Amino acid sequence: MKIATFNINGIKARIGALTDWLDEAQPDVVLCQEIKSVDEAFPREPFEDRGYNVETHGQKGFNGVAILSKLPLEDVTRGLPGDDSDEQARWIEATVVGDSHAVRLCGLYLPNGNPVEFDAEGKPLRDGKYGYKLDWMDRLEARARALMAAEMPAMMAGDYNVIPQAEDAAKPQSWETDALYLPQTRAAFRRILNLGFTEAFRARVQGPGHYSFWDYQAGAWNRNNGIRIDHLLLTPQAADLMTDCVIDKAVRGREKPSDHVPVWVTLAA
DNA sequence: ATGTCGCTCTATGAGCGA
Repeated sequence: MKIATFNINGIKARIGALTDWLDEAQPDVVLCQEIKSVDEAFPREPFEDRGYNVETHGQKGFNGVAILSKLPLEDVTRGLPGDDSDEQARWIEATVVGDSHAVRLCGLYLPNGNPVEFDAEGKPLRDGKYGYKLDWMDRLEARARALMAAEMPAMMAGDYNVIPQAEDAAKPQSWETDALYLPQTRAAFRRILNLGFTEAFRARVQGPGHYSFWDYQAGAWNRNNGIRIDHLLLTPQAADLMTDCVIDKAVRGREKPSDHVPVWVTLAA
């Protein structure tokens, strides 16, 4: 079973690039972020024509997540638990059943968190957009604990907006005061990993120079000034099934690309 | 040093978010 995460940065602008990639890579499931569309306006036909079931959790203009799946999507839920007042569409879950295992899939678009406000001592304030990011990560940790307690194959995959380590950025020093790389951000990410999740890519590939996002600005792609912020976190029961994990870097060099590329795993499920 | 893109609004570009 081939499962991908892909921040597509606007579904209407990415239909061609996304269908081209689907036809070539043939994933069974794609967890999409930043669809930037309400559910009613999501263009389902190009994907249904290719045999994908489509479940969306959208909002107008910003954010929004979706799941495309050649397997039936069961028990679909929308929204990250823990704050009924949160109106941002950043979380969707569903279960797929393979030949040998059922897998719970969580697609997420973690808040960016910039700009960060700092106090007089240079400490980031748990306020504004950065506060929302850290609060959201606390809720993510709670959901992660519940998934771990279920002792089932499950994954939480998406655009985490977290650079885990210096080796995950071409120029780590330029991110030192950024919400994607602040110590508090990385610590919150580690707290989740330390519950027992396997970060799929790092279980397969070590060392620097592996990125999943290159900014549209300042020639970031041509200079390979990238960061690795799209991650797949697997429960032990899912990690036991993993046979591969790849960043589809070449997608960034094509016509009308997203600023992110797909990252996928294969599971013997 | 700077460099972009996608979206909404009611527009013919500005503002926002990333």
